[in-house]
Amino acid sequence: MSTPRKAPTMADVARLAGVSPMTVSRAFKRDASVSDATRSAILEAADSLGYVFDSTASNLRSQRTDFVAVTIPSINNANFADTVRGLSEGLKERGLQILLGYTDYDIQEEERLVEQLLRRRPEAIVVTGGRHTPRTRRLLENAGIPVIETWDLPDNPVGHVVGFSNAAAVRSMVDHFVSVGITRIAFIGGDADRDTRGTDRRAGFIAAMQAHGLDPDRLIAAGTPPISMREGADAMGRLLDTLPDTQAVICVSDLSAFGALTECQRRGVNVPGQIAVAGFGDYEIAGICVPSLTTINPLPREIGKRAAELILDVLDGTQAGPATIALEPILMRRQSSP
Amino acid sequence: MSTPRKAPTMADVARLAGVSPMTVSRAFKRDASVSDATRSAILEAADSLGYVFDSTASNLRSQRTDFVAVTIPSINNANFADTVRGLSEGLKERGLQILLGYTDYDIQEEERLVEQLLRRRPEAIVVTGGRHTPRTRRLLENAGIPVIETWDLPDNPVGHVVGFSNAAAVRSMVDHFVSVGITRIAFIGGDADRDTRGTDRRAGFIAAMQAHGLDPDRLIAAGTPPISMREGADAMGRLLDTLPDTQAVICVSDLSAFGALTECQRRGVNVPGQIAVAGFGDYEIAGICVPSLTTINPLPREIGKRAAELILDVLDGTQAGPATIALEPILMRRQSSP
DNA sequence: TTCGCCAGAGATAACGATAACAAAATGGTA
DNA sequence: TACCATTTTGTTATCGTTATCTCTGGCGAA
Repeated sequence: MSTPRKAPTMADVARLAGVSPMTVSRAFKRDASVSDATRSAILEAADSLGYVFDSTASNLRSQRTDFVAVTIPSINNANFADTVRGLSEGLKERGLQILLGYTDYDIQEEERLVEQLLRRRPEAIVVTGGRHTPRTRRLLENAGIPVIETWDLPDNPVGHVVGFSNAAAVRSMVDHFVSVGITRIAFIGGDADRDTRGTDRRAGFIAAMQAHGLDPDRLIAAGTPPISMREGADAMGRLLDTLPDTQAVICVSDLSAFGALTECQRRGVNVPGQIAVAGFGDYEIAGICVPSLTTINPLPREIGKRAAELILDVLDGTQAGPATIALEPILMRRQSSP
Repeated sequence: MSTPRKAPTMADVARLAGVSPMTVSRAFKRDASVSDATRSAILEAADSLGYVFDSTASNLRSQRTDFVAVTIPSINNANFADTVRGLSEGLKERGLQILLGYTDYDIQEEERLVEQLLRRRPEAIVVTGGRHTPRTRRLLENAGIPVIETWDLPDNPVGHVVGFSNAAAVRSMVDHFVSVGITRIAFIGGDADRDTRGTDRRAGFIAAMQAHGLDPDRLIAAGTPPISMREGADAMGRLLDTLPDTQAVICVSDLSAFGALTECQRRGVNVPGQIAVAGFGDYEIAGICVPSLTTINPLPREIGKRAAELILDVLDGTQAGPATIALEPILMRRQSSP
């Protein structure tokens, strides 16, 4: 309703409470030494004026922003959301907030985003993936704050790492299929250059097939990330049309795997009787759809949790050199495969 | 690798480039009048020093932050993500960024979040929903910036509104079922006090049933938001156990509707033959699962787009008084219902 | 009584950019 | 060539908070 000409400042609050601005500042801090009587008088004065603390000034003067920058590929992805949640919970106790940005699976966009985020002077930065533009890399290296790459195990990390090997995770799935006698295995997705984790998974598939002396050429493209359920269904249609003797298919994500599954249902193809289907990510849908989906759980929440711990250790000086924390994804055997 | 003792400032860049700090400042703006030669010399100097613009100082001095605060209930929800995307795209052209926070469907958490966000002095704030704590409301009213409530049509809005009537949307679904001769209709979800939109939908269901002279008591609770697929499945199990003559069920969201659908599949209950299932949200899964889900599309992207336009108009002064933009959700008839 | 200690409060200056105003350089024209 | 309009650059002061140092008064120990 009433828009005051000018927002009140600490000086206004100080005047009303009859103290100095410095004391007002102290009253808004947790541990500062202000008597209880003074503090409550100040808070009351602040409230009556509708005073709202100005972080922009505080950040500048104290040279601290109390937030951690985080980049994820997509705002709408349960796996990355879990990582953010793990981070958020781990950082909350220290009063650190998260400033989130998403890259749309594009390392050019990541470059713009990282620069934007660094301008706001975060205390640390967490990025998804280990592949960046040269400029992004330079920005991160020179930022003078802890840098954590996640969801990957880069060969040449910028700083700290909390991730897993996408290739190894897919290899474990191939190994599983081979161990139950399945040899004609296809892979859906991971063709797009943008999707670095997708291409890693695809490369892991090819390497694993070759290691078993099997044909690694049953590769079905599935659009650019984020690969939708619809694209998974379309890809499955093409697979069934062109390579009908395929015994199992590994999809780059649970979402495309579910789409693939529905295509089988529409065509009356029995899963896993005629073809086995596996996904990646262990999204909720994998556990509840019929048949439930065999998949890989990459421990997304744990990634966030460990990254948060790492950040706190580095900021405390407890953690000296760059750390690499490698997690072991878990194969979830379910109904969509033997 | 090398952590410089102190980050370079504009003064350092100015010295190296042989100009005044003010000129450096201009060189970093888009439209500022700086000769091309000077600008490129400055940018080169900045680059060689590894200078990164400091927004905290800029924000304080210019009293502009160039970002819009947005609160959504959950980071991992395709509908809200679409709204954010619509907002983001609409604001990008004006150089406005989004500062995102999530409330976990909790108006207490919303209060904390709104205060945190306002401290950072956004140019406008967009909140999801029209129900807030008294303190949140006061904060928003006194913020002195445009406030937009979305995903709802509050009786007594704080400022601007871009939303739709959740109750009316569900009524249209009830009307549809009644028009095809279905009368024993149940509702899953919306019992939790936290989920304001869920309870609105449930209330809309009850009112619509009463308006048709039908029994509105087939209500199945389904946990606290965000209601999972699993909870939808559990609720459907209870519905089938306790009210086996139910002809149709409307679920509070597509995710719970899909869970309900899978429960029918597990039990060998034919959908829509024995029971029709409807959802809410028109998530991707609704269009692709088998059978596909009848649902309501609340135009989430459009909400974001219109909110962005509104913000720009208000900041330009084009929009005078508080605006209320009411959208009409679209009923999507699919295979899970007649 | 005297001294030292410490919690509580104030005074001053500064964080790094830029708004506002001022001056200098540039270019076109009579 | 002289002059005015425009563009480019510089100077000064300041945004709102807080780091840092200083000061005061109360209290206990010697």
